Amino acid sequence: MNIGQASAASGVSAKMIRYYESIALLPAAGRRDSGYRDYGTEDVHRLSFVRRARDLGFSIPQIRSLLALWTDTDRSNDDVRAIAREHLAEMEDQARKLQEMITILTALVGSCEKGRRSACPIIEELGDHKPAPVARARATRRAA
Amino acid sequence: MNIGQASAASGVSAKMIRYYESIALLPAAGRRDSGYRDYGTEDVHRLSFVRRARDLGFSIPQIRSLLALWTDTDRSNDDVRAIAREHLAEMEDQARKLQEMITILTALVGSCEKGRRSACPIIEELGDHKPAPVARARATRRAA
DNA sequence: TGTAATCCTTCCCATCATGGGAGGGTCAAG
DNA sequence: CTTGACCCTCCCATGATGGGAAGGATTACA
Repeated sequence: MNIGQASAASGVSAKMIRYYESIALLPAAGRRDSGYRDYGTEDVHRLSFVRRARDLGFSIPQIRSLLALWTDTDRSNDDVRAIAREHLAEMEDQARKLQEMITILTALVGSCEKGRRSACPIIEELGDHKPAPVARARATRRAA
Repeated sequence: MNIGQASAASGVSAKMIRYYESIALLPAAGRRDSGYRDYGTEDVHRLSFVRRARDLGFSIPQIRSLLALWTDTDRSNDDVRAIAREHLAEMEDQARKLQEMITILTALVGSCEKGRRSACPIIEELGDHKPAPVARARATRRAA
């Protein structure tokens, strides 16, 4: 089938299919005499695999590993689990950071007085801190 | 002070300071005769503001709004709260999605048999689904 | 069969925030 | 005055994705 059909069948855009091929995430597709790429059910299978892995947030390098394990019939489940767990750890870390930011911002929003144009910690907090001890000596400036 | 000192004082890299200037997130810095950019404490203040906002995950457009509100003495706290809440909603949405993926992946890892090279749902799941109802009719292919 | 519509190809450009580096000018300390 | 650190402007790269142009292939329909 054509790249467009493979795209529809797998849910991966034609652009991305070509891109994945270009970075060797996927094997170069066969070509017809016309130069058109030609895909079979096996290819669609692989494409779907990639799409689902991306949906789960796996990075391209991780998907590369997963694909190798998938293709390799001698793969060990442990290897697969290891990659998945690695990704899981990353995601959990990301979730922790995100939650932290949510907590801070929620507190800021909560303590920013409604209506009145006065002390809003969102603004104060952002502006008033001096994060790094400045090493400024000669402020020989003429324009501000 | 020089861009390097402003960078050290604010925690924003010199590269980023120039970039922020180029996209007009920051006003163009004054120049000395040499062509060097020149910064004062006010500028460092603004830079720190930007950095902290970035640390909290605000996007550049959002920071642009916050900066305008910060600069504008007639700003209403409500405006600031609105932007913060908008960002908060985005972050919460992101956290939800992330948590969902974590749940799925955790389940998959849990049910992938240890050691034995057999049915590992991480692999099976990824490979066996047909996500999009294929619309292939005329598969006039010659090569598979 | 002719023609138009659709599809495919490659190549270039853009995104967003950030960094790296080259080539060349400036400044401060020795 | 030399030297090393700093700054300047450009250009390139990232990662994953999309847009679009120019041109060839295929298909659909009259």
